[in-house]
Amino acid sequence: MNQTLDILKRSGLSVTEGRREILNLFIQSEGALAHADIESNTKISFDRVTVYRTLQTFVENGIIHQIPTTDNTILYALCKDKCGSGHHHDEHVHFICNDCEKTICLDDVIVPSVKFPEGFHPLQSAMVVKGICSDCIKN
Amino acid sequence: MNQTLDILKRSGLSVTEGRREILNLFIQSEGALAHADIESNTKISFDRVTVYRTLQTFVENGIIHQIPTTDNTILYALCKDKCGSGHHHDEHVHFICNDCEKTICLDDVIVPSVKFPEGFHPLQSAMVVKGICSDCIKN
DNA sequence: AACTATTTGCAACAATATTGCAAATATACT
DNA sequence: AGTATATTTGCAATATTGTTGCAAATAGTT
Ligand SMILES: [Mn+2]
Ligand SMILES: [Mn+2]
Ligand SMILES: [Zn+2]
Ligand SMILES: [Zn+2]
Repeated sequence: MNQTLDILKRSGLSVTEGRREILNLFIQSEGALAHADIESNTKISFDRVTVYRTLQTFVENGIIHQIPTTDNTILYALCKDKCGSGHHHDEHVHFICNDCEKTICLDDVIVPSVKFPEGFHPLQSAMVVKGICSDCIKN
Repeated sequence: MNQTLDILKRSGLSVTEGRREILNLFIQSEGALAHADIESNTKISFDRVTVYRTLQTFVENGIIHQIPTTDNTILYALCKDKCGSGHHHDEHVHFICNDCEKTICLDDVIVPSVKFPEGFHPLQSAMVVKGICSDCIKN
C-alpha cells in the first residue's frame, strides 16, 4: 500500500481523488506549499473550495502543519512527526530562502525554549528564519 | 515637539493627517495591530488604499515591523529599537494570547540563535509564541 | 447492488489587496 | 505669504482570496 493511501487511512479519512492528489503534491514537494501553489500544480483541476476544505481537513488531522508568514499567505508542509487530530508537535524551525523563495522544514532544528516574563504561559512556539538556503549558497 | 511628529520627521516623511493618526494609534495601542484594526479604530476614515500605503511606508522606514501569523493577516507593531530604512533589528519574541487575542512584543525577550545545518545562512529570525498572557492568567 | 454518510462543485457572496490617474496637499523656494 | 514642485491621497476599476448553502456525485458499508 502506498504512502498516500496509508496516511489517509490512518487518519480515518475517506480516500478521494482530490485528497490523494493534494497529499501527493506535499509528499513530492521539497518545500512548503501555499494554497496558490496547490491550485496551479494539480493536474486535475479541483474547485478552489475543495482545496480550502482539503487543507483544513489535513491540518485538523495532523497530516500537514501551517507556517506563519508576513505576506498574507499561509504555507503548509507535511508533518513528519506523529501528529494527530488537534495534536501537532512539530516544533521545528522553518527556513525561508530569500533567493529561491522555498520554505523548508528543518525537522532536526528544534525551536529553542526561551525564558518569559512573569505570568506568560507559552503553549506553542513557531520560529521562521529568512536567509540563504544550502542549495543557493553554492551559486 | 511630540513623539509622532518626531518619528515622521526623523524618517524624512512628509507629515500628513493619515500618517499622524495611524502612527498615533500604534503609539497608544498596547498590542500589535492588523490592517482591519486600523481601519476601524481611526476616527477620521481614510481610504483602505491609504492605510495599505501608509503601513508599507512605515515598514520600509523602520517605524513599524511585521509579525507573521497563520491566519492570513499581517500584524504590525511599533519598532522600539532604532530601525531605519530597510534595517530592522527588533529580533524579539512575539506573544499571542489565546484568551484576549492580543499580540504583544516582548521587547526584552530576544530570539535565541540556533545551530543550522551546513550551508544555511540565516539573516533574520522571527519567533511567535501562543499561550496565555500575564493579564489573562490572573482570571 | 443498494443504502447511507461524506465529499464535491457550483453559485453567490464577502473580504482583502493592487493599480493608474487626477485632485489635493505638503514641502521647498522666492 | 505666495508660488512652484514633489508627494500623497481618494476614487474607480480590477484582481485575488476566502466563506457558505445546497444539490449532485462519490466513497464506505451492509
Ligand atoms: Mn515544518
Ligand atoms: Mn515586535
Ligand atoms: Zn534557496
Ligand atoms: Zn491575554
